[in-house]
Amino acid sequence: MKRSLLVTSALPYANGAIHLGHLVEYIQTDIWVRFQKLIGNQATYVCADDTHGTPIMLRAEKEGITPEALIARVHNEHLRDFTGFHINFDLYHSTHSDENRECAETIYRNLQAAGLIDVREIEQYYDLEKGMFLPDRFIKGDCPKCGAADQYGDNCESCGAAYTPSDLKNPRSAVSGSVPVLKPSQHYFFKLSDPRCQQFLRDFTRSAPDGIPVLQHEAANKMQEWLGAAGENKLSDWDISRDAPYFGFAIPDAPGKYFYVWLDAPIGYMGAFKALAKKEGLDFDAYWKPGSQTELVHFIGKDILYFHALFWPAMLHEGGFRVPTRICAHGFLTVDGAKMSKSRGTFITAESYLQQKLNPEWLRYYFASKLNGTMEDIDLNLDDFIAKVNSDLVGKYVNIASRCAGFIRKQFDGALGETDRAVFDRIVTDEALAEIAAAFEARDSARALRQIMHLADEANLYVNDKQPWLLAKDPEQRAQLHQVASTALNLFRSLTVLLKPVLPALSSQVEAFYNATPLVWADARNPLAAGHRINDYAHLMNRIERPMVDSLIAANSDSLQATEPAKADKKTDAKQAAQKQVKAEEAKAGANEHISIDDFTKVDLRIARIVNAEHVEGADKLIRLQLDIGETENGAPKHRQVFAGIKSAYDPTQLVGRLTVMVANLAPRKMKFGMSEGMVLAASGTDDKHPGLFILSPDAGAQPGMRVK
RNA sequence: GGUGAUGUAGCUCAGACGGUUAGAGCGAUGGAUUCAUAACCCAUAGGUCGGCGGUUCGAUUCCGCCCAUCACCA
Repeated sequence: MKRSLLVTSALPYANGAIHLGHLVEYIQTDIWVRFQKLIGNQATYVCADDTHGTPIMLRAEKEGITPEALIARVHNEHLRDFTGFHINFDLYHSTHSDENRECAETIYRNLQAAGLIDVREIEQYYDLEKGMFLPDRFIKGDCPKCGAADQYGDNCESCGAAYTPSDLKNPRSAVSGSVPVLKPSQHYFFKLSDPRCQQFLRDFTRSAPDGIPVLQHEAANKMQEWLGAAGENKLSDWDISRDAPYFGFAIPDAPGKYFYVWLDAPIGYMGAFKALAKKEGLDFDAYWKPGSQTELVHFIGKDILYFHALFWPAMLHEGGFRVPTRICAHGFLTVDGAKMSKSRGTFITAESYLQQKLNPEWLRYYFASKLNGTMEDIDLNLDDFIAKVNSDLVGKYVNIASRCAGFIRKQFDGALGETDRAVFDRIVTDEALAEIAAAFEARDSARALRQIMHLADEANLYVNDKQPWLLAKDPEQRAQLHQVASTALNLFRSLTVLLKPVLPALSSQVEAFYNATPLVWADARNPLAAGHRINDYAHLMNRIERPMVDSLIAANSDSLQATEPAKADKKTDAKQAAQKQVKAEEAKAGANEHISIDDFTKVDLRIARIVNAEHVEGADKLIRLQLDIGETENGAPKHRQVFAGIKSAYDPTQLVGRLTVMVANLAPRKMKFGMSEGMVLAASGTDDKHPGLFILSPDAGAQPGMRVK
């Protein structure tokens, strides 16, 4: 029976670029949705930017624009990046929309009518200078337990203690730097402690619609931990209001109060669908009212499980709507076994990946080959990435078409012959297809791809056994040649069907090659008939070259990247930044004679091409250099101006064109003659016995912008 | 600190409800082949299945402790 599915990915915050970590989720969701559509289910995929909250408000202020202008710009950037990776949303909306406001207000009013909204006075830190209440993450001070300085208002990164901002010693506003004062305010609470909510959540988190648990096993255990045993009532009420000034939705009948961003963020799934429903004439209630036959499936990162498995279902249930059918959490992405790091260049943005001309389907394939439906973290191992994509996709899969297409075109004028059904049916079995489909359904694309590649091995083995290149030399074997090449090409076509959710763009190239209708799942078992004409084969995919990956890393290295302000009240980024800082400080304290590798990597050394060099009027020692380290601005090359004290040893005209090494992340310094944006390395003797200055030159092959380490 | 997850060949990962010689892909080495963007095919090497104890006739698989990594502690 045809299933109806409404699928979502978590809403990215509108305060920063999409990076490879985000893409794990969107690629995973997109593959799943494409798979569902491919097998004939009716699936709708919506998402939106998460646009509200203090960080957005402050960032817009800092940029001197309105929050609306900021989120409009970021929306475009996000959608551009997603589109670049073939993420096929039915609608990519915004939480700052009328539809979302309507949904949020409806849910709020229903909760209120059910007696689940409480108003209480609480005391919070207030920034007098700025005239605003401060979120926990915008207050810094000394840890009350261990005394570590510069800790956030909710917990200590040094000793791990959890506390409230009022426990902090020497509190400071991270916004203005002033000393905040405690000030009372009325706050609105969603009464999660109510027995109705507790009981509902206890049942919900253990439910299994259609026999499949709503949560993964590990996630359900986690919920158990948070919920406690029956009667334990571990959940406390959830503060859902924030005071003006705040960028968000005003709470009805509550002047000066706004919904906390985490309230209207998940409602954004609903708001986005509502907008789509309006546009396409869909029945909103059929999807969202209790008893809906549509499966509601959320893909999220494990860090926001709490919100999606507790707050969100409780809001829906008590607010008069259906609850999620399935919540699919994935782990985090590491790069080469470590957290993504700006200083290592592994904090890779989606934009840079595309700009560096890496093929998005390489990454889709690699992520798919790692994702297995659990909450385990996955690692992007760059060497493995190159090896796996090259050998699986180019060497194994594409190779089948590449090695057989020529025979059909040259010898048979592009017309396919008979397919050897015995061979075809032995390799592409119903059983194999069922297993692969089951793996995709369970979001275990790693298993699915292993099986698909096994079939690709068999197809290559078949070609190898039949040796069509020998058949081609014997006119009497012509029919046999035609059958072998046609069988192999039909096997390739079946493999393409199976890979289509992962490789949508490649699949449409293949569809064009076969000169036939778009592939659907059932085509995998139905080879094209003899006589069908195919088009000329154009090579389908190139290999990844190591330098491409190197330049990607270089393009994302810290100094060459505008730094993203931490997303402060959604704390992952800020936390990572804080941990990094702690580690850096530890390294500082422990090292006198030696520096740590982290210290060394702070120095960003780059190969630079001297594009211009000239004497500086009025300077005794300086030469003004224009250096190319591969940076661009608005698409045009951007050069660094550096004043180097090497006049005594070099004639500017001899320097132009040569390569050397510069410190790219030295703080720019204003000199009498202009800004100096870095430093060129040069050797010199420490005494008069060995006079002279010697700048460095790389060996042949080094390119401007390459990192030196 | 507490809780949970993970730790299997150089790399990335399967698997084992405890039972004869622990698997795959990639990589390495050797061979074969030349249709294919040196791809494909065959063969070989490489692992006391994180460490230490326990239960058992027998554990890498179960239990305990330890170590390492990761996450969560609203």
